[in-house]
Amino acid sequence: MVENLVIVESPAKAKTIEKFLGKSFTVMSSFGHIRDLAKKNLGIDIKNNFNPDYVVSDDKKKIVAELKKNVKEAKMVWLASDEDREGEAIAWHLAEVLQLDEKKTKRIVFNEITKEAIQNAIKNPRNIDKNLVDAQQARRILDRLVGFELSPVLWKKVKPSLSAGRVQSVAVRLLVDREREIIAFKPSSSYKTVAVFEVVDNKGKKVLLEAELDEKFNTKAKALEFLKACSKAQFSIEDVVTKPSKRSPSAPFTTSTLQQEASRKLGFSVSQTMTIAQKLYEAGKITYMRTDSVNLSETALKACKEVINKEFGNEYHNLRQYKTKSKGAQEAHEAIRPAYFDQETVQGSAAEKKLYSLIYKRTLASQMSDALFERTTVSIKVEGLPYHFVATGEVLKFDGFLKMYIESNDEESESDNLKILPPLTKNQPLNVKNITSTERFTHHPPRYTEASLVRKLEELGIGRPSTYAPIISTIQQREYVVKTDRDGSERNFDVLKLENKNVTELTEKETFNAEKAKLFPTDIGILVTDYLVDHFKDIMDYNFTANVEKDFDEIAEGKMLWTKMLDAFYAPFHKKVEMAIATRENTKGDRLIGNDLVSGKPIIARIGRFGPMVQIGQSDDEEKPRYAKLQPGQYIETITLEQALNLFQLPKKLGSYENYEVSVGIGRFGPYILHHAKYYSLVKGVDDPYNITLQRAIELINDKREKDKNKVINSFEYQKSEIQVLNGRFGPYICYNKENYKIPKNTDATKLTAEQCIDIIQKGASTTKTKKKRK
DNA sequence: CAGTGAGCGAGCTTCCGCTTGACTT
Repeated sequence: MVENLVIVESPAKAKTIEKFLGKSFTVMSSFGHIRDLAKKNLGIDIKNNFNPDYVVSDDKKKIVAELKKNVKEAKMVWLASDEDREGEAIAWHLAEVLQLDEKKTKRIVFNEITKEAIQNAIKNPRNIDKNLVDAQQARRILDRLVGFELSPVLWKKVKPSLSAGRVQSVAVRLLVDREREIIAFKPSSSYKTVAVFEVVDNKGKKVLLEAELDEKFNTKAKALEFLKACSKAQFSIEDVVTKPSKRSPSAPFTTSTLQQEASRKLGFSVSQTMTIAQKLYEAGKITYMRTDSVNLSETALKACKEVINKEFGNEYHNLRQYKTKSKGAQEAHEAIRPAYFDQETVQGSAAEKKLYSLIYKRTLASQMSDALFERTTVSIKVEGLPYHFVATGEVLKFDGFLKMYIESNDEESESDNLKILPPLTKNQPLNVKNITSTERFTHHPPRYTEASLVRKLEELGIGRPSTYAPIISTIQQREYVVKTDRDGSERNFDVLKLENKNVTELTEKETFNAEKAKLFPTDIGILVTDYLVDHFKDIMDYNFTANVEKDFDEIAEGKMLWTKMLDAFYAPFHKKVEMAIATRENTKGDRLIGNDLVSGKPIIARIGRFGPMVQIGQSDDEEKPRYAKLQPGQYIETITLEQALNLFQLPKKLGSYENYEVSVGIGRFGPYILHHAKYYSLVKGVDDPYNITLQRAIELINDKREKDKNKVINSFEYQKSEIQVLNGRFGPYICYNKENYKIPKNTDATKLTAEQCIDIIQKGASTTKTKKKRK
């Protein structure tokens, strides 16, 4: 017999809460939402006041049945879903589906999982807030309308199976807009000048003092002129200013800040972070990991204080209450923090340990004192010239929270590390050792990483903690975006150096624009974004979500009817959808680049069946058009005539070897040499497919043959075909009729007989087959 | 795996947010 049935969203939460409540309480979990709009035919009756057709999802049928059974027996049902829009809706759906009797149902909320908070909640029940539920319904229905009306437009106009939505389309737009800024960016250079002086410190030892000029010269001539003037100049200290400065700790983690910090400090992807955090949560090590709140419970604040006082002393503790800065935060939970502060480390995988430690340190640091510095700025006069050199040094006076945690930055700072300056006095003359003027280039705005895109989305109030990771993977799955590295290019820069009254000039090399694990929009991503911005400007607006959120808030406050809001949105929106479908236009991104020098035919870049490509001539010409695929890094939008013509140079013949033709081309897996029906990969970063010689190609062929010799362990003839025992990446395997088979463990592959191989082939499932099935 | 890019047409694709497993490799 169940006396009191409490229903929460998460099973891990249910387990914890059950401990806090007496035996008369049974706690179950709904596993999030239990029903959703029907998937067929929109799931909304638009003409009938947007009447939603809700269906219990297949994977929730079992849990709903179990809940029903327990509800029947219970004297009182407590709906304890989260205290936000979605949580309120979950409570309402539960009440509807379980047909709860109003007299036997209470709605309770708590945003921290402590005994006190829960008992308090039980003492203060309320009813379901229907206005808040309506706000959720409006949100849900609007998202369905946008997603299920826009996506089919793309299927018709661009390509099947594409998708669009309030959140994902704007996320892609952020990347596309940034990419355009990068394309338009023209780097400029200026000369940064640094002087090294020799100073005697208080022990009589010679030390070096580095100072930067307060002026950057935009031409080499000006920098040279300055250095020459310096060769005759006197230097002296003009001023020494010492000021105290401080740094404060950051707020405890939310989902988004945890994702950013784990990405920067531990190199985790956004989804990796969430999977690891989920494990820690389920093991009871940390509080809930999908939250937008920076709030810590009273119990947590007290525990932090105790640990800090004990470990470091009172002077290191500083009680801080943080306030959220993000738009649309709903704060149904606490910040992400350790469940117990006496555990500095946890058992588990290396990744779990690292992430836990990050959370532990960040939480404690957030309750610690400011770090105090003394910042000294020294200004150095150049006699007779209107410029100054400036040196800054910092001395740490009190480490405070830095004892625990140092937050990282996206931008690597060049000269921000702590420097201690030697003692210096005003008017003190200085000996210059050397002065260097180095050419520095401006950088394009940075491309987004997964984590920095999440930060931007949060800033715009787009998406929720539970959806950041899925958004990132959706836009990659749809191939609007790829996460990849890119090799930089090389460039020269000038270094001018004055030493011993002599100016020398040097040219040095640097790589620039190299990228690591960055998000790049694809041609499809660019095309779809342009199309949507053209036809659905308001939905693609960065403020669209923020604007509809205002309406949802009004609905939640009972000031607006949800059906009215949807009406006002849908009528003009649907008109645009119909117009978009009705207009005939070119949406394959066709771009005329120029004309072929030989045939005079037009060269067009466009999206083809297999992705972005260029073609010479039209398909209705007498002669078939020639096609070539774009290379990584090339865009329909920016490819030049020269680059396009270059693509048509391949495949080309290099000559012959052993009486067979040798040719070079670029395939799906990069540049290759083709010889006697066999392919040989070019070496990345060494060989250039456009300029490779026959001699080098032959070298590659022979290299590969040498390698392959070691690949074959044994081979047998079987049913007019060959069974091969091969050495692969993951150890030995059997290959027969182009299919691969696993060799059982603890088998010596070199001693396998033909009979044993046949046996394995007949019994064992081919690994190549399963792969194909998955696709 | 190292090519492909025509055209027709049936049947399918798709959203955002709230939760975990149940599946592979």
